[in-house]
Amino acid sequence: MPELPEVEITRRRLEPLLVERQIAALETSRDSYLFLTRPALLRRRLPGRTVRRLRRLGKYLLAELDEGSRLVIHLGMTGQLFSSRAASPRLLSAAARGALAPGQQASFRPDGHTHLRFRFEDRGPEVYFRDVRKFGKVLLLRPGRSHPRLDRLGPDALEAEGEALFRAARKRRVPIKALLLDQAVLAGCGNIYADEALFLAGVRPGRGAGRVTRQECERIACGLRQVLLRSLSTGGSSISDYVAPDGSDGTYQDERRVYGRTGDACTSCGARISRRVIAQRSSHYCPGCQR
DNA sequence: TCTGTCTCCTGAGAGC
DNA sequence: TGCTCTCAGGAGACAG
Repeated sequence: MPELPEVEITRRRLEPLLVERQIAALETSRDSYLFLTRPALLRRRLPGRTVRRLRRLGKYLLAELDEGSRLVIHLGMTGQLFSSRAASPRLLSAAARGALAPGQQASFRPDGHTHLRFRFEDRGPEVYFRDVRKFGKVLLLRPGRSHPRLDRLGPDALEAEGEALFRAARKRRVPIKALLLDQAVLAGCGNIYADEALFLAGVRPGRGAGRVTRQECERIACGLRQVLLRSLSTGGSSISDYVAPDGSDGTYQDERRVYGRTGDACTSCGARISRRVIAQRSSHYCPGCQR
């Protein structure tokens, strides 16, 4: 599932595929939950526009267009933004993967889960947005306009600071894990990296936020920056659907210390990794290392 | 204001 | 083999 590192890698690798290219045509799927701007309006407004810049705000990607409007995309859980030249089994359903002959390249063809298809005037590679579970979001902002979803975002998780986290946590009774997932507190932090950061900090995810000390907040912020930077340098976590725009996988999933490792031995103390549901998310921790 | 629950969605995997 | 059920989760809406 795409969190800050995966979205940032998507931004970096999508930039050369989008910036300074004029959109010739846009195809969309039918209107659905993921379109905050009606697809018909997108099809009308986007052709003829040139993307000037691609930015990231938390887990949102913002394509800034030449006349000042901005196309906003959130990848949700299963969103994929990629080049028509990308080839990856992750871009295929399990059935299609199973039908591949040994050694056959898994090239992609737009399917029922492809919600945006950008064609460009230069007739070069197209860009697709695919999202199986439709938890992603697509929104077109007019020049000068913003949206409450963007306005409420807190500081970027890559710049997490212990003192700010401590101030946000004070007097709060929610579990510290739930606070880390709050995008108004840290934009870009998601389930995987919250679990990993709490492990590095030695703090249990279920601890009440208001009971986490200033020193522990410093350790959590430091741990979060550390896991995010490490994930960025390894291409992100390719768990389930995530794939980079060029079709490549990340490898951070091989370095996880707790997330998704329920029952495995802790790499530090050997205790069995535990799992419990906090804020409707699976939370993983080491009962030996985290207090 | 804060907190917890529900809701949206669909493929994968387990169990029968 | 095929059917049914459960699970995964980002984030807004809503109720208490």
